Amino acid sequence: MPTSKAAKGPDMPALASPQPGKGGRKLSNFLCFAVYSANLAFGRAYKPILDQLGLTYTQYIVIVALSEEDDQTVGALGEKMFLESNTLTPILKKLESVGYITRRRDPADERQVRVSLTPAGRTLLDGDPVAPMIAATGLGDDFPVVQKSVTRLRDNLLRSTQPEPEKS
Amino acid sequence: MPTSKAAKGPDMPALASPQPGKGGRKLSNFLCFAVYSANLAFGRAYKPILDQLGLTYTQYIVIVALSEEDDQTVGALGEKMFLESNTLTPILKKLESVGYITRRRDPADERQVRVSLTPAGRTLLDGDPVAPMIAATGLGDDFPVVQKSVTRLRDNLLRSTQPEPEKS
DNA sequence: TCTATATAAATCGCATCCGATTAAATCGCA
DNA sequence: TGCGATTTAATCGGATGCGATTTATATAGA
Repeated sequence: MPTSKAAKGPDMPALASPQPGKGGRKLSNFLCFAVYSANLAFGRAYKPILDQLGLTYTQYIVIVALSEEDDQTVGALGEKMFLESNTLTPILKKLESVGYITRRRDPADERQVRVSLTPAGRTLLDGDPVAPMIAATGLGDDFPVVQKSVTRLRDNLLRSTQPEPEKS
Repeated sequence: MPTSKAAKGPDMPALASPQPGKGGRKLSNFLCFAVYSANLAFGRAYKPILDQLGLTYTQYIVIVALSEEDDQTVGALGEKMFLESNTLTPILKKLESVGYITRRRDPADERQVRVSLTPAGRTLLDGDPVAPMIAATGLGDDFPVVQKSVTRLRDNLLRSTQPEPEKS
């Protein structure tokens, strides 16, 4: 009886902003709060592991994103991570200063900066340091289901925010 | 076939930190990244609505938490929100300065600060300003299922981090 | 009573996020 | 060719999160 079968009975289903009727408007009924607090929880759960590597949670995610492909531009990396250069640039400079990545202007287009993992950066991931986190989620077989649901939620939210893909 | 039935076939299930075998270690397979990016997406989706109220995403969540009960201490509010006074105090001072909450030392224990919504703060919630967000999630009947799954995930992660509830 | 300890909030410094702006390079097009 | 528009990072300021410390108050034990 884990995550399957939407209930949707006549009795107070949990909504994005729960109940119009005052009573159900509790923090615990907000999906946004569930995601907000789950994100905090992930950061705290990762902390003991990442502290040993001298990395923050966000820095670790950047390194994973960089492991997929060499010589990504800041913009391309930002598209993967849903961030922009105002957030990424300071993080990338920090990771460069500790030797995990390289940053260089693209000679063919000096506007762009290309980022790659160094061997030291790649070595960080070899041990799969966050493998113990799988058990900590406690989701068991529901793991892939939740992963897909949250991803779908994210994509729907982003789509609702942006205007149109293109129009001309 | 929305969120039900965990696949768990022999072919690359999505894991917390995906595949030991290098190939599946993609950002898109990380549950932590799904939650991380969904949280960013929520903040962006709420922004147009909350901008009109002059509130940030976190400030709005604080107000919802305060609407449940008057005269909460900073510590009690922090337990609900999984935050501590180092984060809450500046936010509460800001909300006080714009007239949405009151802060006062408890006369019976001057160490504690008690926080309540003002009528203006309570009025903010009357229109249920984030109601349009329900549709933006695009989850339909899966909404309550996802809400519960993410909450369970959060609680499992927090439990795995903390030592024991008590011991003496 | 008097003091050591404990507790609650606040403060401080660092690392994100993000809107707005700036600087540099490239592109479009007459 | 030349210049304005566009694109890409970077910069700047405000608002979180959070570990570590500080301040003020309350409690406990000799």
